[in-house]
Amino acid sequence: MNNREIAEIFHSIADILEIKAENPFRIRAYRKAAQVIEDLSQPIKDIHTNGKLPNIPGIGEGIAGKISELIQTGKLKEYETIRKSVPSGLLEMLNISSVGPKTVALIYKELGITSVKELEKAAKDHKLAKFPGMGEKKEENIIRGIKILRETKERIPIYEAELIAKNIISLLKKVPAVDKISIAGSLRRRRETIGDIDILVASDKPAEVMDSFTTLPQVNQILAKGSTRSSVRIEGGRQVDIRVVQTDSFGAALHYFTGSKTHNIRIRELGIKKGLKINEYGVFKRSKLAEEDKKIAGREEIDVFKSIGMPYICPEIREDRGEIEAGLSGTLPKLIEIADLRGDLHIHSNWSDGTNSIEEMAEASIERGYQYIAICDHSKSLRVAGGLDEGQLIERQKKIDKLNNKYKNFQILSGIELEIHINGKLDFSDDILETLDVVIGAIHTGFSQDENVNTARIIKAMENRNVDIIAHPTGRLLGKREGYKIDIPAILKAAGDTGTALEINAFPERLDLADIYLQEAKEKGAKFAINTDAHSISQLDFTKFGIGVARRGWLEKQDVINCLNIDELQKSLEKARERSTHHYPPGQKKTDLI
DNA sequence: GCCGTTTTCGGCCCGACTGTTTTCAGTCG
Repeated sequence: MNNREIAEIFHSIADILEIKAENPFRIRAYRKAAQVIEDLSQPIKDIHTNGKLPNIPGIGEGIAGKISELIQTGKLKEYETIRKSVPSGLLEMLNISSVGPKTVALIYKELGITSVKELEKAAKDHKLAKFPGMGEKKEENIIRGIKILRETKERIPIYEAELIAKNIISLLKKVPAVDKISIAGSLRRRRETIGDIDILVASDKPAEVMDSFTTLPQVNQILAKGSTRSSVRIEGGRQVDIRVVQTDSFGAALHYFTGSKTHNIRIRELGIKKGLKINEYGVFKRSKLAEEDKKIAGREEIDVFKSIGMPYICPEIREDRGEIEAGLSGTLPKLIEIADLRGDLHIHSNWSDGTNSIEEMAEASIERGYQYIAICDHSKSLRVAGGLDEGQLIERQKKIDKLNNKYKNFQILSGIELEIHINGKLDFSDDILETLDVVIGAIHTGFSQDENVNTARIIKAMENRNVDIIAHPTGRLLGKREGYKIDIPAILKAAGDTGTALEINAFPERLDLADIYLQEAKEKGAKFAINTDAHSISQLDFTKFGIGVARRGWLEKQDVINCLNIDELQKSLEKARERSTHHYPPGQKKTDLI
């Protein structure tokens, strides 16, 4: 049973307990545990085996016991019991907007409704309005909520969300009443996928802002409209929330509206201990008479942190994954920034499946301030992507040499995205690979091999001294395909041992390696390369999404090889090649197992 | 159910909007 499956069970338990109106804090504990498990970089069964479950914050004796039971028996008796007390259709109903646990409990108890479909019929037949707290509007909202539930994809890629947000912000910036405006929520934290889009505005004329917002051309439906908060649904079904505060509350509101929820709760708890109340309007010194609380901060976001004795914590790491503790102990990382990148080490050209020429990609990279790029076209066996054979590689080299003579202070590195075959063999011989500046090992075939095969094939490639980087290490496509089955901790360790860098592929639907693995990889000594995998000039701008992932993974400039200048990079690649060669003594290769 | 330089028991973040009420519960972020 893997992490996600276990997390889902705890989420379900929380849902069931909510319908049963159990202690809200107990419910919160289950949700917190589920979240923590989802964010783990290691398989929880390994942590269990090592007896380290109690070390995970948010997992206490009770839940640790339940995890044990799930791992050992594949089942949880208590879960089996309580799930029988509540039809599974009720849990699905919780996904309907405007329907919560109380509504679900009521309609189940009074009408015996156990599915979304039955609920829809009951609402249409006006069978709900007669109950206390229900009415015609509520019925309408339920019908609408069900329609939206069926039409809307749960989360969208960050790329798409950012386009929507930027578009709305550019329109709102033209509104005179808007003093300040910012993206907030998970988009500001640079999560890989986004649910709702959150926007914060500072204004002393909130009503004008709300009117402008709710009458934007892309708004399909107004879900709520108040004096400080409004929600709309736009074309395509996505929900956009806006919050308006006075300018002197903008910082506190930005902190609150950025989240994450668990981060906010932790910050506010720390505030309580210091006799402070922290909300979206500011930081307040608590007095005995509640109405006399004195505001001590709010204009700037950093002051929220300062008020509880902490330095600024960047949005990307506000996930309650240790940033609070690091803030208190003064050990926060200095996160990598986009300006730290000196080049892009994974770019395709029209020699394989890219749309632009090497020269065009180079010129566009110079414009972006890079010192170098590596052209890494596909290798010969990936015919569908126009993979290059040995002869074409020589031809391409001539072209690159010619261009390099032309540029000053910029260098095109000759590279390859090299197919790693199912048996771990590489697409080119070592003699050929020796001639290349950058070799990125990649898997594009044989996804369905079992975990041992895939793990061994990647590690075998890493052990080859000429392989510098592993492309999109897990092969996932967000919302479309899970990664291939691999032993991720083993891959991370091998990266540290062999000096082979792990790619953080910035392509919005890859974002692979994912943020949750980066800290562990770093602890194991791994280095990273943030690459766009661009197949055209415009895709060179995907860098920002890769940087977002790296920052969420707490990476610093020195962890990423393409922050090095060209001389340092070349030395570093050479050094890593030596490590690959010397790491495993002859006859002791792990991969001899296959 | 978790957690602890105020606590091993008694707390657990804080507020806005809607709909159905006539003061508030439910939902949501």
